[in-house]
Amino acid sequence: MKDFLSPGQVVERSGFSLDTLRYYERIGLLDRIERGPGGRRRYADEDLEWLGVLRCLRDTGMPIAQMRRYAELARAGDSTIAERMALLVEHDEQVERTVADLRSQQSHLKEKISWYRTQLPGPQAASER
Amino acid sequence: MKDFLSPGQVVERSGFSLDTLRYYERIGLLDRIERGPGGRRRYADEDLEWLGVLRCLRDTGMPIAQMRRYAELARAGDSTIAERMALLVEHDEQVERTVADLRSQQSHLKEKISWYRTQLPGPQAASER
DNA sequence: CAAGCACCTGGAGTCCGGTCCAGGTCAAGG
DNA sequence: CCTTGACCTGGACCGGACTCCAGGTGCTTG
Repeated sequence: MKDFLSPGQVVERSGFSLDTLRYYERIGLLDRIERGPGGRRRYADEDLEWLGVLRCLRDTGMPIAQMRRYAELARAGDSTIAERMALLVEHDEQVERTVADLRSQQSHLKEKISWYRTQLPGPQAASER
Repeated sequence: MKDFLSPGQVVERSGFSLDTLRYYERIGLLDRIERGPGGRRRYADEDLEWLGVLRCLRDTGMPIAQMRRYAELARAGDSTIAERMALLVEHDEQVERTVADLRSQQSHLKEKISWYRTQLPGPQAASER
């Protein structure tokens, strides 16, 4: 007893828009989704799972080209496990760098903020901007 | 004895491209830069400092529209200090959310990676992708 | 003096990641 | 029977942030 999901349900559960779902399918991020009678898409549970993976990759800033590569590897079967892992590991490192960078710039930001804070209480003018 | 910087020097020290510098000036992120004889730009030290601020904001993901708002406030003088600070504080919170989000998705990523790791040593096939 | 180089301008083009639209189909409900 | 709502397609369009280009100017260096 397979239970399929309608496009609308997938929108709800995946958080991707209908257009984005179709777009991802077109560009090969999703396998061609099965169709019911009438040509409407019926998503399987695995599709939804895969969408979860895509969300994770997307939200950590992986460019679509790389996601496509990953999808391709995934389609290619178990022989590509090592490569897929390598890809994710590299991406994880990328995320790490991104976060470090953000943190480092954020510290400047905070400095700036505390400088502003010193300028506030007394309405005395200062020169820096 | 003012020392000015040539566009090339600013490229080096700011890390922004020549085109980007001109672009930022056009759209009002930089004050109109002073010109030397022959019409070439001469950047002052304060310009470079300001570019540092822009870099910080840009690298923490602030959209250009918001940077422009900040630049405008900065141009408007000391009366806008409170507002500028508020803007930065809000942005800082935004950065915080971004980092939290990245971290949270990154944890899924790491799970995925360790799952792959279990699949590697023995070349036994499995089903998930 | 000629060539090279750094720089100038206005405007067009690029890339990314979607989003929107017009026009059509189908199933179910009033 | 007719409408409504969810869905379909191919293709055009968008916003953001640059980046590139053609054609021109002007110091400076061999």
